[in-house]
Amino acid sequence: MSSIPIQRLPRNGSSPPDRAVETTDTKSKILDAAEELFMEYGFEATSLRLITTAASVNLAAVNYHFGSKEELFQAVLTRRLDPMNQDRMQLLSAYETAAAGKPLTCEKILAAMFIPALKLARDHEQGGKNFLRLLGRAYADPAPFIREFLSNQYREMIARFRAAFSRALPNIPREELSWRLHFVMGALSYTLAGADMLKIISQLDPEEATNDELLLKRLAPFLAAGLRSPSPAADDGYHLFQEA
Amino acid sequence: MSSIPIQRLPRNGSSPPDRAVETTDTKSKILDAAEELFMEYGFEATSLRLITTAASVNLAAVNYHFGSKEELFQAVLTRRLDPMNQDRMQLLSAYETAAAGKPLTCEKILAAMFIPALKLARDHEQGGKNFLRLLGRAYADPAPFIREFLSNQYREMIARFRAAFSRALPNIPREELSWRLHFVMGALSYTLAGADMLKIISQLDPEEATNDELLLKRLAPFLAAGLRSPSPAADDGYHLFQEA
DNA sequence: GCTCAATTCAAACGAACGTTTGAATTTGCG
DNA sequence: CGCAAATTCAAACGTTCGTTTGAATTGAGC
Repeated sequence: MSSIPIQRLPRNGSSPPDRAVETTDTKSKILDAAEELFMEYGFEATSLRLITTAASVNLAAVNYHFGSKEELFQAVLTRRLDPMNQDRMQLLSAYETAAAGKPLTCEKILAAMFIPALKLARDHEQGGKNFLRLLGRAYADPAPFIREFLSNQYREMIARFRAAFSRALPNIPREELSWRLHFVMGALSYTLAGADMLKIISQLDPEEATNDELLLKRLAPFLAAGLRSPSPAADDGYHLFQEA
Repeated sequence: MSSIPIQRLPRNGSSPPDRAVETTDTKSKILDAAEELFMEYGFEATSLRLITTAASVNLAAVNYHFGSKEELFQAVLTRRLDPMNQDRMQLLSAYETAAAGKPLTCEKILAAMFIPALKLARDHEQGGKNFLRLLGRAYADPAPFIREFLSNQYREMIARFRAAFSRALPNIPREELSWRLHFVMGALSYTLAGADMLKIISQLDPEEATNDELLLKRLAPFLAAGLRSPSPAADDGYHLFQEA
């Protein structure tokens, strides 16, 4: 709990590029195993002994390289989330430049959100998909350190996309747009996290249910329609819940 | 782990109606405290000692009355979830009867899903809102016993609502409708669970952010628009992610 | 080939966990 | 009242947890 948990500081910076036969360094082995196990069992239910055994490293290696279990979890998220959100913002900027001042369509903005996620899902053969599920679950995790961490990781990206949606949908009031952006993030994270939950909805091919690409292709138009829908009257005109 | 964890069976059935001064029985005190604490910290991170201390009962009372921590969690969910889903199906039936054979609108079907949730949020002064947040988080919990439990609790209700949506949206293929129903459940549960996460989206009045009623009033038209949107071509005609 | 820092390792630490036990206490009832 | 069942209670059970320790091992630079 004191200032610096690691007395003997490990080699700083990122690990060197893989040299030929090296099976990959301890740090990466831990991150890979932790990513999969955190995804499968959640943060609390995943023990360091389970992780280090799966990674074939010594138990103490986690505290040596990462400091604590919490910091390991943040490292697992940061490794992929940070580049993905950078990609999202760069892609959005590229679209805006190409549009030459004209506002983007909702589909275009959603594409800037989804394409980097899809790239992640495809790149690392299974690590990518594992990570998206882990991320979706982290959104709903009550642990304060997780919520605060994600909040900081997303703040900049959300601000950029809110501005883009605001230009795309000038007739939607700011407050209403904030709600809709929240719904978009919710549907996205839940969809990425809840492959298992599809069994409830059922009637879906389990093969297809884990095909993230097809999944997001279906989600995008659904969300675009919701985003574009006319804003309910600012006053109490909308009375869905009053009628018998 | 063996067949029956309780050797000396407690008085069966529901607790008798509160008698005047009785502070409420042990079982209810445990359920109330567990509901709030599970909501706050999640299943794994909430210890039985925390629950029994908050409920002012003995530690062993949980295992005596409920058998195990897992069974306590299920009891917490069942207590409110079961009546809520019954209400949903009854309300849907009432709407369908009133429509006299004509298909319902999406808004009407969504109202049948949301109104019982709103009633729950209003009824028990804070227990209701706590429960909705707990429920939303349970959706994303990786624990197998939770996922299986929820799957069974929802199976019948989901089937009824799928059929209703199928009549309301005859032009949407079955498979596409399954996806959209999944998105609806995702946005709903995430929205109910993630009051904290609104800080990420920010710019929203924190007072309003925890006003479930207003929240669902905004969510319903958003989802209705998505549900009604034209079904993307069955073939590969939809190419959002191919263009530059 | 020696040195010193970086890393790995086996072992142990204290704390907290869910659960069980058996005796004490309360409650319902003849 | 008196007995038996239901419930409460303090205490302990065995296990697992995250973390720490100090010695052993490795590996690069002089």
